[in-house]
Amino acid sequence: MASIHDVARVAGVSISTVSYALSGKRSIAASTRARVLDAVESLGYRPNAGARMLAGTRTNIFALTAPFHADTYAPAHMAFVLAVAQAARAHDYDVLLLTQDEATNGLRRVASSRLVDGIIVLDVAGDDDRVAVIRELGVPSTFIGVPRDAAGLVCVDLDFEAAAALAVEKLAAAGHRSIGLIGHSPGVYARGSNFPPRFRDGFFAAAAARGIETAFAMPERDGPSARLALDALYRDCPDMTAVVLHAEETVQAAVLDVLRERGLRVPGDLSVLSACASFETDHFEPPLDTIPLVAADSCTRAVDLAIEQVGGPIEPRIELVPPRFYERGSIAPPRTRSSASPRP
Amino acid sequence: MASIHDVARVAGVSISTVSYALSGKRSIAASTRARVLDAVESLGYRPNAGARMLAGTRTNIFALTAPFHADTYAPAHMAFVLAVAQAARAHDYDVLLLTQDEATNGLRRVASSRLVDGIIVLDVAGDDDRVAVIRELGVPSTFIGVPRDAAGLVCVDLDFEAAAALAVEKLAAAGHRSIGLIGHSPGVYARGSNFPPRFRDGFFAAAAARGIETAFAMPERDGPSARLALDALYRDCPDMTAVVLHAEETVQAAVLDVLRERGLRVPGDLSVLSACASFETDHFEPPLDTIPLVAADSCTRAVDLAIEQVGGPIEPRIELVPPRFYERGSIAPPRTRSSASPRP
DNA sequence: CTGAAAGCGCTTACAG
DNA sequence: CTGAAAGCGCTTACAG
Repeated sequence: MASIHDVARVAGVSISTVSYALSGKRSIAASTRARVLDAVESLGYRPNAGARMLAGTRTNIFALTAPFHADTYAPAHMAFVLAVAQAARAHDYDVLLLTQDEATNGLRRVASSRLVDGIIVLDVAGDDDRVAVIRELGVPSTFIGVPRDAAGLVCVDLDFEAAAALAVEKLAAAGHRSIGLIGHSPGVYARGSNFPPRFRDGFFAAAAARGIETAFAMPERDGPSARLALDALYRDCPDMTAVVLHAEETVQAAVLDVLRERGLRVPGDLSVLSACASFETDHFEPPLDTIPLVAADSCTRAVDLAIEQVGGPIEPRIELVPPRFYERGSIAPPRTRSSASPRP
Repeated sequence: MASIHDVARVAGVSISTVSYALSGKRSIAASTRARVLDAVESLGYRPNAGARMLAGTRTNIFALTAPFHADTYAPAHMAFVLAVAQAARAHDYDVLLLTQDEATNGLRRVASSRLVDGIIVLDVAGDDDRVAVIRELGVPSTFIGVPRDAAGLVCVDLDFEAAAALAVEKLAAAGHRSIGLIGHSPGVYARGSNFPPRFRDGFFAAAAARGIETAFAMPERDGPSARLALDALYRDCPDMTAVVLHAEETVQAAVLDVLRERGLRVPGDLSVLSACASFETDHFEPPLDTIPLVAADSCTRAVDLAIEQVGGPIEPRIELVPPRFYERGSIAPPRTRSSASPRP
């Protein structure tokens, strides 16, 4: 394996010139640089990673702590892991994957051995063990999600309150005055991360501000629960003309199945808006208007902030990514009472 | 951050003694070792990763190349990634995650910069770009899955032929003489990896050897296709008394839904065996007997073989992991004709 | 059982 | 614009 000395010899320069020619950290005569690059090319030279880590100030590796729990939704988890890896590569960083077991010890290990320059924290729980460790280590870190106590931390997340408000706004603009919300399972609100309550509260606040009637249900992940949830919404809001789905893919699909079974057309009989989903909603029948949770948005920003921190400390913050709306045709003005088709 | 010199000073020994006390590579007086460990503890010393990589012979990092395609099934993908990470940690190895974009360039980069000691290859396609790169790099690598041309490679995979034979054997032992197979979508057999054909061929061979009648269907991933597939099996095998599900979770669930709708009980009216699933089958209603694809089995062995290769070249091989059978109560003897309930 | 020292392959002040 | 050299923090022969 060729070393920097080999390149220097072939190019007829010193090793410092080779280093600078490759890093661009000082100006090099064009002809010299060309000779160096030729030598690099012909020798197939790649700087040794260990030597760079030791001599330089950074390792160009981020740790990604992505614990996987029993109730982790794999496709969303995957999307975030991939988005982080991709964003990191755009800054010439590699990603070291840390998993469940060893969650906190792994962080200690890779940070204090200086194997990584920083840490990206995924699947942040309200009360997360990793918060204390990261505070203690004082290593550049970005949380994707917001722990209960975020003092001193750098966090990035979708603005769930704004997403909920946007959902209400879009439906209100179409004329809806009575909107149901199908959320996650009760367990998710009890423990879990804090985004489901943030969305729920944002929804109620935005609806209240417009004098819109609301109902709320928290089905489990199975089809029968989705069916019951819809019944509960219609019971609480007999005039409901729109529903917001802030739930997992299986539940969203199940709700559409139930509507189809009952002969309720979307958006003719009911407008439906999917909110904060990290999956595509245009495979549904019908495709759903959506305010998605875009993994790439949060992850790109999180990596940017980690890179900034590698350069030096930055102000702690909670940075909220603004939501976006995509129209797919599942929202229409509500039927007037007279023309409404009877509900089963 | 404490260095090995600090530890040596505090313990009153030389740095080589510290190094050997920690690595155990030469014998150290018990009292000396104790002083060293005390110093390490009190200073919170962790060897610098870059320095170890540069001075030592290995980096203790494996690259994990896990491309994610449009039709990747996230839960299975996730299970394999986690199983590799866990197996690696058991050998004190970390995992560097390489994703889709940059699949082959990433391998070149991390291998020739000596950032990793070896490569674990996931989601192996029949005709996989990474094969040529890895041959060229000559770096310790294990494939989880078997490419078409595996010459010179170390591969680990479930023994799909044996799994299919075991499925037939279990059903034959219960008295079944006519068995349907619901496989993956036609596209998967056309391109994709080679395990679906391996399972299919193993199934036909085992059935033929026992004079068992067979039928085969390849539904797409949606519910309606699953329904049609079942119809096709009954059309081809009117006396079918058992079905093997070698398909994704959604399809397996859909088949059970269809059976329930039609009033066909499992295993009373039809025995069902799930084969090579990387998800739990005991959440199904009813829970299914299963010959699972256990990610940990293949991944543990794959990592073991990678570790071996770091020590020096080993014989190329395709190592097939034997299947296991778990009973959940979804197989029973077939109804005799007279007592059979009529099919809808 | 232990130590002094070379060397891994870079980066980056220091010097000109 | 370029070079000679120190130094990053380890591991591991070499020596005793």
